[in-house]
Amino acid sequence: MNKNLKIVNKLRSSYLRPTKQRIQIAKFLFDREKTFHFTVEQLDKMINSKNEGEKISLATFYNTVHAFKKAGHLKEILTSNNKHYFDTHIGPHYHFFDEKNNELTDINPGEIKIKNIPNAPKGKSIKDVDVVINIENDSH
Amino acid sequence: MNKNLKIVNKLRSSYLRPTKQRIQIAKFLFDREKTFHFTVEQLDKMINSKNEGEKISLATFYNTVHAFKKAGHLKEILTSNNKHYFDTHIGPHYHFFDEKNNELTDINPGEIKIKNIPNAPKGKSIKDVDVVINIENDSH
DNA sequence: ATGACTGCAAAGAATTTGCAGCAGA
DNA sequence: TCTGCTGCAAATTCTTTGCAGTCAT
Repeated sequence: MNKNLKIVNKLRSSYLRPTKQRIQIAKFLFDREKTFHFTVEQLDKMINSKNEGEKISLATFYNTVHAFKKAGHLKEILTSNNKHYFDTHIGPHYHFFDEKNNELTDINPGEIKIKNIPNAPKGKSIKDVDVVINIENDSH
Repeated sequence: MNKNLKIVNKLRSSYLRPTKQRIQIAKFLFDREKTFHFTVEQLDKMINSKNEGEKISLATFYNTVHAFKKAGHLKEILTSNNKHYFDTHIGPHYHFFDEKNNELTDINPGEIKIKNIPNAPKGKSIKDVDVVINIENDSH
């Protein structure tokens, strides 16, 4: 099956053995059109609620998500509700975070521009720029 | 004593009773020239290592720091080492985070400019913009 | 066959909570 | 006096770890 082959290759190219669990998780995460934001706990529930017999253990979700992150397939985002979200969109981009619904949304890359990023201190260089715009309901 | 009076008034104006513990913590935090970044654990160690007999309990540090944050005297910053830092500088400003030393540094407000902050989604408005620039050692 | 991976349960880290006693108003 | 605050320990939440058994190569 073509879909599986792509996933398996993605895993292989990251030196991750294509186990049953990883394939299921990777298909769930990467075989979709739109960006997907999730926490490990949410992922566990979403995938395991569909699984009839065999559930994937929570530890495996943690292992796998971190392996995917290390391999560059996921990006981590910290939010003010103190949860760790992961994002299947790995290019540089920023986020809205709605504290009311605990909802992350991508900001269209063209929509925001950071000017004059200052130089890093001596001996250091910039690795990454995280921007989260916290939003709330109007009329509050 | 004048210094205490200022602190006591700061507490009172936030509807926080000026208890011995809060006064000590507030003096430590707010009676200084430069911005100060800290975690609750660090604060606990820094203050209690100076205290001879009476130690302030960790729960009180959590309570107090959160009360100060709610009152607008502290700002919280999330970093990629997954720690919660607090900042005595409450105006809008951004940070460098050095993952090597777990060190936060303020970015001079003039040094960075975010252009074209996009509109918040319908019915929402922007509450706050968090920017953390992660830095690493050169030549890595 | 041999490493790597999974699942479980236990351990760990960070933070919160419940409540009795204490202290500020 | 009367709430609010503190301190302690237990509880919670989120995440990691150890290890025996299993699976990919």
